[in-house]
Amino acid sequence: MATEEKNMEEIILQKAEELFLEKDFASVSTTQIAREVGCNQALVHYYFRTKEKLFSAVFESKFKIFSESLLPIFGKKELPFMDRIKEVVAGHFDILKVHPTIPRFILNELSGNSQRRKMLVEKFKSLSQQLYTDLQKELDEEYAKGNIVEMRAIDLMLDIVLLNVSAFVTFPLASEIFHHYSAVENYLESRKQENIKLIICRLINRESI
Amino acid sequence: MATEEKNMEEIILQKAEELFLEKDFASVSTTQIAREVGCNQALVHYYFRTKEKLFSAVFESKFKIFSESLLPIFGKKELPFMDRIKEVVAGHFDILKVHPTIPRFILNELSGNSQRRKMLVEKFKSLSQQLYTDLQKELDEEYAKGNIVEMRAIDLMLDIVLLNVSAFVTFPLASEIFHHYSAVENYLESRKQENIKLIICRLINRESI
DNA sequence: CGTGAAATTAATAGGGTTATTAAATTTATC
DNA sequence: GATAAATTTAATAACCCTATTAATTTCACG
Repeated sequence: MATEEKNMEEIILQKAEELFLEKDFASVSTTQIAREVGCNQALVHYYFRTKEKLFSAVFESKFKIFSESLLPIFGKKELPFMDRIKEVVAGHFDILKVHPTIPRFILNELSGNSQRRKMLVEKFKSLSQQLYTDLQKELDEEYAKGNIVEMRAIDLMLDIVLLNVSAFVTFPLASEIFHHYSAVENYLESRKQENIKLIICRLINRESI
Repeated sequence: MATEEKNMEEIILQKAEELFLEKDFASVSTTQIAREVGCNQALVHYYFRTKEKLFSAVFESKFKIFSESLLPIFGKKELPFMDRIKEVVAGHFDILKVHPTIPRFILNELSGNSQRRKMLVEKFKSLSQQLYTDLQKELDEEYAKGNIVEMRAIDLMLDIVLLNVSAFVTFPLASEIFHHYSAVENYLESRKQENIKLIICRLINRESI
């Protein structure tokens, strides 16, 4: 078998990813991982020592992907601002689309009071601060030019991230709910377009509210 | 002690709510519940037979609250449409504010493949269908009057729910992240206003995108 | 082909979990 | 105050889980 040829360490890690992303830390046992991989349970500990360390390995890699999904918010400065915003929302959405289960996985991990949570908060903090200053400067410039309404960068960042993330977090539910009377496979595409519209409208609306 | 006077069944249920909302099904044991309540572990089973049934009791009550938070989307027909929309978004948000941990709790439960999940999907389905028809009619009327852009009711419903829910799901993280360099206690109020703006702008924007 | 290192397994200690049962205690009622 | 019902507890069966240890197998290489 092809899989038998591969590195056992990797096979175990892959299965762990699969299971941890599906359930959560407490609901997945090293016994189950071993069983599904078809190896002895002690082997899981041989390679990763503890369940905690194994989970961390999974988490780190997934968190990295998620963080990187936020970076497009920098954008390439050549395009006009509004086009870049569209690209940013769409780009962020598309990255999540490749890893649709990651948002919920990370969100789950924020519940507990783990040490991991603290690390996570720190990482998000530095990430958002990185993005914040540049974006606010641009927003102010565009506002001065009369292209957009006045807006805090933090709100815009949150709008984009929360809207996009929520599409994926609710995806399993939403696709089943709408499956009944409407298109399923279009859910994600439809949300992507809707999110873009929401953000753009928010930025350009001139009427008082 | 006052608590000792109360119905043990209720005390246990309350503690179970507290713990299940904080962690998740697998991370909370009937042993722990009993320990924190200060009673014998068998008593938990005496009243609720199984952990599953106890969890279900908690879940049902929390899900009911969440469902009801969606009902204001009906709105009172006296007010002008746009005012009602504002009220709907704010009203939904305010209900969630009273139970800020419920959204994440319910979302968590959507991960697994429980029987509960199926029930949940069914409930959401009928709920959204109830709301859908009326709302779409109104949207069409308002569009005909030139008050708003053309919009699918399903998109509007999702926009409102996803935006509001995501404020609470990310609250524990967000409040820590922004705590550092900005106001904390305002996070929720700020998100509420932002969500209202997003929805209103989306509805009234006249410029092509 | 033999030897030592790496990979894998069997066995198990030590703990925690759910759920049940029988016994003890409290409470209500006559 | 006695008795039956309801509540609460102690004890325990039967599991599953993590992590370790020692033994076994596989593998590479001189």
